[in-house]
Amino acid sequence: MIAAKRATLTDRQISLIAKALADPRRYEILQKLGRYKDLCACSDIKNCLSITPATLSHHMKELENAGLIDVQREGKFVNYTLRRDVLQAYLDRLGKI
Amino acid sequence: MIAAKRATLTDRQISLIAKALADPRRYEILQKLGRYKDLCACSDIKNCLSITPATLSHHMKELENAGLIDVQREGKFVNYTLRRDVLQAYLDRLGKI
DNA sequence: CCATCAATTAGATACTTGTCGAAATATAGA
DNA sequence: TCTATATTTCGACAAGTATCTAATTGATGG
Repeated sequence: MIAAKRATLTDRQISLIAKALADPRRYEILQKLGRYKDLCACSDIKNCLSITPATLSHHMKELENAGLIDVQREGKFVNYTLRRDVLQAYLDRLGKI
Repeated sequence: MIAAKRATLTDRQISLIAKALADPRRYEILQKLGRYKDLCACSDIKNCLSITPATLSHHMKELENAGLIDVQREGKFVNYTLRRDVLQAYLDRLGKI
């Protein structure tokens, strides 16, 4: 199962998501993922962001760790998918403030 | 004028807001402000957060700088108000991803 | 098996920032 | 004016992190 309709977030996850969103580069990455209907190739992101592979890898791990993206491995390639349900759960939570 | 119905955010402000929200302490402060119908006294926050005045002052400045709160000075006291319109504008923006 | 390419990891560096104590500023009251 | 109280500013320090290069792992094709 890739994306549940409703995501429930722990306080810890809230914090991880907030931190993940706080970096402009990651925000940019998320925006790009959002423009894809489905999955998005790692190299695709790398090509449009002028960033070293190492730094990109670091950011993608942060996003994955926050639960904001899903990671699919295909041989030596990696694809990402935005977890809209998680993002929405975060927004819902902030909206309750 | 205290709070416009609609706030428009620059990319810079988006970034400032995201960073402001990324600190757990500030998140807590915003939650507290949210529970107040109107304004909230600085000392009130200080009392329920076990934080030094210096650190609190720093955080409130970050929140103000991000546009998330309004600051009203009354003599030697300071009161804060949550800018729900700005927070909402931020959420709207993230929702568009 | 070897070479190549994608992605990750390790290690180093520089910058940011959360925090505090101490000093400064500002206001109110006696 | 003197004092007490609220808040801010300053200076310093520790922790976290974004970034890079270089080395490594893992998969594919010849």
